Amino acid sequence: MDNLNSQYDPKITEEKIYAFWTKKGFFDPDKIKPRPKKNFSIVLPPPNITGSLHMGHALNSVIQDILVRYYRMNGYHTVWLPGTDHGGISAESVVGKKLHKEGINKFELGREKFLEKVWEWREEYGNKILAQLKKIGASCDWSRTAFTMDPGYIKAIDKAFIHFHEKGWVYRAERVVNWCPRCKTSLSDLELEHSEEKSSLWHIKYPLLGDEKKFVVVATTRPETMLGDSAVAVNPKDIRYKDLVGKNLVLPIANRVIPIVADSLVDLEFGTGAVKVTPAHDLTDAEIGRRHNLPVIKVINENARMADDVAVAYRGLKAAEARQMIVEELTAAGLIEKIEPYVHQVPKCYRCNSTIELIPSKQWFVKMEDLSKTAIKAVRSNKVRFHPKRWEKVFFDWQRNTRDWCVSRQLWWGERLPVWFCQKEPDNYVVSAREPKKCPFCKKCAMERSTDVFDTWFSSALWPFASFGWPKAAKDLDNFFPTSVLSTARDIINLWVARMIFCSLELTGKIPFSDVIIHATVLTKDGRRMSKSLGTGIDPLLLIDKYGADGMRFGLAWQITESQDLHFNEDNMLAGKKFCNKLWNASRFALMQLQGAKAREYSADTEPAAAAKDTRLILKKLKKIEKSVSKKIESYAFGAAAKELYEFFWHDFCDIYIEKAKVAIRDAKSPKEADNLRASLIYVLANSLKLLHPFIPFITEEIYSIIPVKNKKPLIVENWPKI
RNA sequence: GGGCGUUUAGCUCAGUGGCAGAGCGUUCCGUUCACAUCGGAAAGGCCAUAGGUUCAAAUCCUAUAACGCCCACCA
Repeated sequence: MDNLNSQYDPKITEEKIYAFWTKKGFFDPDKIKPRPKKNFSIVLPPPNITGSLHMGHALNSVIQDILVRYYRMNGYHTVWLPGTDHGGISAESVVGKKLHKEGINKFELGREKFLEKVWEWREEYGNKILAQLKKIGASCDWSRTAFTMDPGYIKAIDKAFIHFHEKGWVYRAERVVNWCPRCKTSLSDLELEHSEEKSSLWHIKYPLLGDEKKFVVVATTRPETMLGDSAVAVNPKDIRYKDLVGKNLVLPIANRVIPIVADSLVDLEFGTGAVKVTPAHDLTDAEIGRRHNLPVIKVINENARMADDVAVAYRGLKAAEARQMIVEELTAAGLIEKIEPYVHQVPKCYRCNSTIELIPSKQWFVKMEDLSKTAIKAVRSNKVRFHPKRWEKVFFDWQRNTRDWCVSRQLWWGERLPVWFCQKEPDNYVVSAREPKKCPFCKKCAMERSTDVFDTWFSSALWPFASFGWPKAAKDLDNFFPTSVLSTARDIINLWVARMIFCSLELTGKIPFSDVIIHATVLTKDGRRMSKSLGTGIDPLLLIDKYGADGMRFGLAWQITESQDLHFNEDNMLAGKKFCNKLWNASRFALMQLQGAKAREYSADTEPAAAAKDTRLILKKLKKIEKSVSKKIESYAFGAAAKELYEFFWHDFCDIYIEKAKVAIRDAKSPKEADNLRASLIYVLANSLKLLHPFIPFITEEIYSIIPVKNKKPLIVENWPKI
């Protein structure tokens, strides 16, 4: 009789079922006949090739898979496109470190050879996360897997840049940028992390020119940058300094004469109200410098050491060393008024954690004014909706006063800017996807392509359409773009989501997706961020090993709420596993009730004509949750949907109905009555399996394949209950 | 400095105007059985604090506190 073993083994079943789905091609919408009319598409936020799976990915994959399976069962032409990101700076840094361990220096190796090594890395580890996602049960269409350095994709990158250039939004300028002295590249503001550091606030006396017994005292956290000061600024409203504005000071040590200027950017309350202006190494100072036409004196170089422009004694010193010498020298000269302890936020590179230097550097920028407006408009008009809605605010706040986007990086790994320089007159350039045949400037030289590459986020900003083939006209683009939903983490709302919105609108004229789900961050039980480097990370594969993919999925799914954080607790996975066990055994029981009856198939589409009160009740409840689970999935309330299903199946169905049916079948007065009860059991079970499938796809598929249901298809492509 | 979030049972969390809930843990009872990964029962909560609105507040409003996160050109 018993077609189901008394023990369910997720390891064996999950592997078998995933292979079955793959072999049948159910993930590929083109293989599903007849072709459904409505489309539903999701692009997987492409993990970068140095990453490996963590609980955040697991959570996000579960969310996306629930949606994709739900819409697939609802008859949508459904695709979930997977892929990876080349991960510019992080890949370069990881491969660099690996080579370093092998005793190979990246710069000695040279660009070409280094890139070969990165490609090797990608071959070996680049699809690691994608392979891991299969274990979770992600129903991605692997035949459409994309990569942000695919030959077609890089055409999209060039095309986008050229488009922005033609719009007049691209410019090249020497600006103060965030510079990582270890990665040797510029970084955008969004690529910084801040950490609090204890430091000092040095109050330094700058003598007044002509009357050197008088001083203006400035407060600074970085005395070494005084070598690059080109003014002292005060607030125009500050009566303390009213008479001094326009007069000059003698900059100690450097012995230069610098003016006192008035600028409203200066805060009256902070320090002494007088600020040293170093246009080369501070953004506010750069702004003040522009307004007052002050010279930019670069005193710190790309290696975070003192530059060649400073006095010989300091040249080549680390900033900290120079600071110490300068403070000593000032102290000896009696020019330090006081030193206060001070705590401030120091910017760090988000990849290598080095302290960022602000230095002037020639970079490429995209003007953000119009693009930001476009993005804001799309969200304000509800064409793009955030879930939960409060994340709109994070988006708006940034977009309202964003600075121009520095898109160039001094890395090797990535698409090089489609910019060609004249070798004779290196300030002249042409923007073109192809190498110009003839230099339009000197008419002679072979033009040289820029050695800068694009910011990784410039390429990932094109993901929802470039992954479907843009800029080429492609069938997939027509079918699946704009996509339906994007599910991602909150920390990349501006880094990534916003940029996809404006790039998409500008380049394709369409929104990239209509709904953005910002999911919770997975924290440890005691509220720390899960991270491998902190040793707080938990590998989802370990949990799959313990609880099965279904158990882990259910455990995650029913914790999904709109609240901000998700304190990870393994008990939930245990609950998930137990639920699967319950499902398994209830199904075994249902099959046992068919014993002794004539073998036949039962309908999962038509409600049995129910006489008994208990049956009517369970059917009514089933109808109710079919509606509410659908509604909850469509509104992304996955946790509530999972809980409702749990409650229904375990309590209404198992604890109550099954117990009553057990007796009723045994005591049935006629074969017809018994058959009706059996039909009801199978009907409720089959429809429960459908409702549960998006959450726990493996075990539901396995059970569904065994129970005697009329006209059934594999559950993954079965029809969702009609509501 | 600005913003956001959280605060409910021992633990992890649901619950947005109508008798305080779940999972795990704890205690007691139960293995003539679908499932001990189970069933039945029980204990356990001034819903952070203080005011307010309301017939009625965990839920709405105001303030406060603790914790967490994000943003920021106070050098």
